Amino acid sequence: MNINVPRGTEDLLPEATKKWQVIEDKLNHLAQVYNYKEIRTPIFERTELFQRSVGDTTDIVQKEMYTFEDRGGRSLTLRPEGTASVARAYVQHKMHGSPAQPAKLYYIGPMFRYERPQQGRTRQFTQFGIEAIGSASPAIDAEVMAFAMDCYQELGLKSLKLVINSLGDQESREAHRNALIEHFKPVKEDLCSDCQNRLERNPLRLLDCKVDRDHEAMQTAPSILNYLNEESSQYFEGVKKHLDAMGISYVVDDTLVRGLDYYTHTAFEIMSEAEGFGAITTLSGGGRYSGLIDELGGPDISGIGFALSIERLIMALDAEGVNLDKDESVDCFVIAIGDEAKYTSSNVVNQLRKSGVKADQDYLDKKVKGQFKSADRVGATYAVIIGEEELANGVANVKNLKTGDQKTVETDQIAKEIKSGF
RNA sequence: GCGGUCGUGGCGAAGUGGUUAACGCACCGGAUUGUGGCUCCGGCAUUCGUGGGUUCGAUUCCCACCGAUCGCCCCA
Repeated sequence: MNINVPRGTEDLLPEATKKWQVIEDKLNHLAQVYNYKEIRTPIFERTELFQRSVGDTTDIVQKEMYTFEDRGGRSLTLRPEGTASVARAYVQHKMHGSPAQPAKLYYIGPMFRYERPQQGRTRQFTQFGIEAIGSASPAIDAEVMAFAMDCYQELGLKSLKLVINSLGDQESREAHRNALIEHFKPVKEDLCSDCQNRLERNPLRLLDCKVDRDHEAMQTAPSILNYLNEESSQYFEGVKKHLDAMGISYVVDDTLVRGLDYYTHTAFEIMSEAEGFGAITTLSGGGRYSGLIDELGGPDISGIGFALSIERLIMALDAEGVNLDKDESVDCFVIAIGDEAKYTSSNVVNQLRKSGVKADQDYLDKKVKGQFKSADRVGATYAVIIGEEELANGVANVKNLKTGDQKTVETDQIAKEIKSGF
């Protein structure tokens, strides 16, 4: 019986990891450009952290967490998202006291949710995310969205849509929620069973139901945007003005809802509009949260962040045919003929590497022809051939495999010769 | 958690209730004992996801499980 990866997880083989490395390099670079600093937090946290931050009634907490007890009887949970941990670290290390305000942080790493796997949704997935904590300026909301869009645009994606909405503050949300319930109650019997359940639990979700989308009550449903109080409304206008000023296009969708409890005011998602992208079109999402930092014992300040899934980013790259191949070919392959030459070969390879030449040799006791094939396979530009005759004279043949040119040089001059690029 | 489809070598992919499980790619060896990419020749699945059942006999039929995939829910 073979042992395979656990359901919903995957191995990334070298063919895949080279793509990831390109992406991670780009994201790390962007973070520097936007002046965000990396933070690394544990992969598991006290279960209570997520219950209090993500929200006790959310799907994530209710049925998707990988929760276990450690040997000391503590309840721990593999993190399902990144914001809670960052907020916890911010409070624990009293970062609100640091001179760098707002705190601009980013993270990258695996997250875990126990769900039914399908395309773009696995049980372990990788998020890159940022958090800006300690500023309630619309300008930084816009900065976060600009950053989010850049993550995709810098990698060459084109078919993107930035969708924004405002969920308002606590007061606005409550007013809207009540209006929704009042609106749909009279037609409750017409709605699908899911929607009947949502009506009390989370009436906002009714608005993007696929089954009931044509019901007349949908067209006339109250919009959150009509229930924003003065402060919430002004904040949203401010965000849009900053986006306009930066030349970032967006669409307002008053049905955009986010699944985590801590969101207030700004909410946004980036979707792919590429052909054949499948059912899941959301590439990333984020928004402003207030109440989270003080819930965890910090000051009463708010923050904004977003997270993107690298797996979905790669899906989008594939869908748009963007190629991220990086060159992993070696510079030089050393070919040894005869047992004695193998020692010299090891030495030559070692010397080449120390002088910065990407070099490799045969470890399968192949014959000359096979070694040349290996050289081709690893993309070598040069082959160094060492046989008994060369050995006796302290030289080696250096051959340019692209041009076929070959010359004989002293063994200690090989690196120099290759670097000269003949 | 619910529903549809699928599961043959490293990869792609035929096939049938009965003793050779096609073919292509890749890989290995040889033609060419020390110079590659072409060509030719040869090799490469005691086995058809796993476990049961039906049968004289199952890769092929039935059941269960596992996994993949697509969709619902939800989300990144």
